Amino acid sequence: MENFKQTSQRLAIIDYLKDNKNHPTVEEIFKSVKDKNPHVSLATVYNTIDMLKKRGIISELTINSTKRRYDPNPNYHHHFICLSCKNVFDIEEKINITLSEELKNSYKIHGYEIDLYGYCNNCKKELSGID
Amino acid sequence: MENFKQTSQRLAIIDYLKDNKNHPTVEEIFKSVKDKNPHVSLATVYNTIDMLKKRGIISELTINSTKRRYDPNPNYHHHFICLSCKNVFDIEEKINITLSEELKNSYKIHGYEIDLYGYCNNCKKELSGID
DNA sequence: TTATTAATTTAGAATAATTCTAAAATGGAA
DNA sequence: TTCCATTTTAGAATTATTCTAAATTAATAA
Repeated sequence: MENFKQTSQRLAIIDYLKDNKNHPTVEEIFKSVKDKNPHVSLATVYNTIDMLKKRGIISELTINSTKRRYDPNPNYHHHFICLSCKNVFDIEEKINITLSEELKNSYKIHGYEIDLYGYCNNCKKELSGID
Repeated sequence: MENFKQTSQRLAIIDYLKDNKNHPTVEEIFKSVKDKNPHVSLATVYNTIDMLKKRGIISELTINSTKRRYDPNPNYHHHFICLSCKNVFDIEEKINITLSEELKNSYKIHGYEIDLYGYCNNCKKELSGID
């Protein structure tokens, strides 16, 4: 894939995403970028996200089903989702899985992604009130 | 939670979902159910899905980001997603994971869900043409 | 069986996220 | 600088989902 034009809009979006651990939605990206550069349109945010996704610079999370969230963390990683506060945390540690021979024969497995569910440290203490 | 009224619409939807391994979308459910019972509305499909979800009878997949897919498989299981045909297969086998002490200390982990990615048996042979 | 009623269904409107469109603007090569 | 392919833009279009309020109906009790 060729190089891309360095427009101020794209640089602002990339800057916002850099090292961002919040798995922002498109709306969040748009809002934040617009604050600094009011001349940015929502369509451009969508376009840029698309471009970054195609280049593998960010990836789309499949955790929330109503809004897409994006993850600029380039390291292979998993996620922990807190059942209480719904926050999503990156898990960069390698997690080994044990696959049976049968499974390995049935599918050509290239990779895996693990979503851990539970309660984060912040929410642990409030555990009693959870329904 | 109380019992629910057994309406013909609900029974048709439940019947369609029973043993369904296709992880259907709302649209697919609606279409199929409408064929047999033209007096069913989309809103009812949404309502019923919601009810079944709340009761834990079906679960919502977080694999596709544009349409929600539903899974009536009551057994705890993982998924295999074929990168070529995009089909989603249920993996009922238990997959063990190894979590570090540090991770176990940072989070109270209740469960996990694994998405395996790769190529299914059908698509394996066509592997060369994949981009 | 019949009457009652709370729950459910319905069509269509409303909302929300995303994609499309076509005209205007612009980065970067020549 | 000029040029032009790429990008941006505002707003319209599309799509999935939720809401609304009136009509229907399953299940209960008389």
